[in-house]
Amino acid sequence: MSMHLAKVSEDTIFRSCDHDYKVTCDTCRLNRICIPLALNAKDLEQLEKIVQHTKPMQKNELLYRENTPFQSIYAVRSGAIKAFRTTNDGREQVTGFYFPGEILGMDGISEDRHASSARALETAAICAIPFNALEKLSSTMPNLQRHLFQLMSREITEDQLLITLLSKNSADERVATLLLSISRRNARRHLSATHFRLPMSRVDIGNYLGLTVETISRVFSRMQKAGTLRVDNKEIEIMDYEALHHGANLSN
Amino acid sequence: MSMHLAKVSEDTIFRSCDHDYKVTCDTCRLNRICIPLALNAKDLEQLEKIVQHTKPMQKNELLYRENTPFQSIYAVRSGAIKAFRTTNDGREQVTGFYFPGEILGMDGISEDRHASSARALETAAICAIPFNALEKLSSTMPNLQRHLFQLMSREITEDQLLITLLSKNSADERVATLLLSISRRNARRHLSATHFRLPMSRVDIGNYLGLTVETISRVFSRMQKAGTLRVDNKEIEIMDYEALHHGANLSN
DNA sequence: CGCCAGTTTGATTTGTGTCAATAAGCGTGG
DNA sequence: CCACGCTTATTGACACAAATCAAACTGGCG
Repeated sequence: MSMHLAKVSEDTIFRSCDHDYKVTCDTCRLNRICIPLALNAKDLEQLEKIVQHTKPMQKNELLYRENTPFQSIYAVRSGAIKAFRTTNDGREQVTGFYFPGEILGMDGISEDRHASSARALETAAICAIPFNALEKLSSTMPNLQRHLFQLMSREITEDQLLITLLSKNSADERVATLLLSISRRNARRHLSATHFRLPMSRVDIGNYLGLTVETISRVFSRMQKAGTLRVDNKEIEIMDYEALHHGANLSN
Repeated sequence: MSMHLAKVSEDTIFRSCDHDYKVTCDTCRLNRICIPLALNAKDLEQLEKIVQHTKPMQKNELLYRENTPFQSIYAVRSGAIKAFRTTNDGREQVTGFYFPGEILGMDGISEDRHASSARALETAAICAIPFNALEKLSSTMPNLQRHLFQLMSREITEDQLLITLLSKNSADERVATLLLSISRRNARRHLSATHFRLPMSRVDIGNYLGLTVETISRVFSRMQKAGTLRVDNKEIEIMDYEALHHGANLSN
């Protein structure tokens, strides 16, 4: 397990273990980066009434499937999820990776059925939040409503970043950008920004970045030779953060 | 002007001229594909109170600029708009084209400043909808709230389609897909699905599709030679819809 | 221990980019 | 209305990054 904590923030207390599904939003160690961050204690109580803590998912298990009825959005509590859609010729397009504290499934709202599928990349604990109930709740909680709009808006801007990445950047730049993104998201959860384990395969990385497995592998090798990374299968150590950042060639 | 109407739907009456900015949502000929579609007469009155009908935009005029404070989302009433973000090395990434009845600017919600810029591709009439007011309104109108969530969700799924297109499809497939998209959106507005004028330049098309101008030009030439299209500068006639659809190689 | 999926590395091909030159539109002003 | 100049579009020749094809290696799991 690669969940060694790098730094413990002064105002965050880690109370619950990763896959415990009896945890409440109130006590969840992610409540400062997940939906609860927008709510006061009273509202949080209301939210907790509708959030469902399902049992842990096994690796490769499907959370939801494209074109099935949309009921809930999902918050990752532990583990990692990949979202993907299937093209008409049967290939898969990975549209995103989701880590603890992040929300997925919002693409299902517009047509009332999921526009993508989601699969656990490793053992994972997930909170399901029934959308109808959430919607009703948000009518009475301006903060929650605003937060939901913001979450969806953020999903849009992140998709736009990926579009730009796919459209304008070289293989090396794309890989560097993904690694930086994972590094940042780890840091936000007080995990190491420089040493982590990739939960996804090379195939998934390539698929996400619009590249082949072979190219991903070669980029990793090149970066290792250049001294930017140390790569040991899925274990990544960023040796030269500056170089990686420069190699990403991206604002933000 | 290329706004010849192909077919007039039985339940849609075209009351107002394109660039008239005194039109109300109530009488706007787009009210069946824009925000009003979700509202009853009473709610519509409320909406109209907050919608601002600004004066027509000239070609190349900016509607909003990246990183400026976010105030409103915008509905296109006539003309066409391109949205784009600027990469850190100064290049432009076109993230979308917006036609009458379509909403843009929702990427600004998450950070309270615009994540992209928007520029008129031709003379255009725009409605500005102040977001704070819209938000407040939507707390009291479940239909409106739902509709806004759906609009944002649709933006997400459309970005995912573009991601897939950029990641998996050839130059020919990308161009075919864009033409089909424009064709469908024209049809929705009761304009010709087979004969239309592209409001954007080849540069913009290439930029949007992650290709160079030269490639766009070559693809058009190829498709013309194959008898799929007739291309006369920005004027496009789809001669073989089946072939184009097949060439797009995309579900949906 | 042995198998199979995942990963790495090498040789070759190919689609699209780049560079360059010409042609066609389009707005401006005489 | 035409002439001019500038922007946009087309077409060709060549270069190159990443895909493809192929083969060997690794590691995790039954």
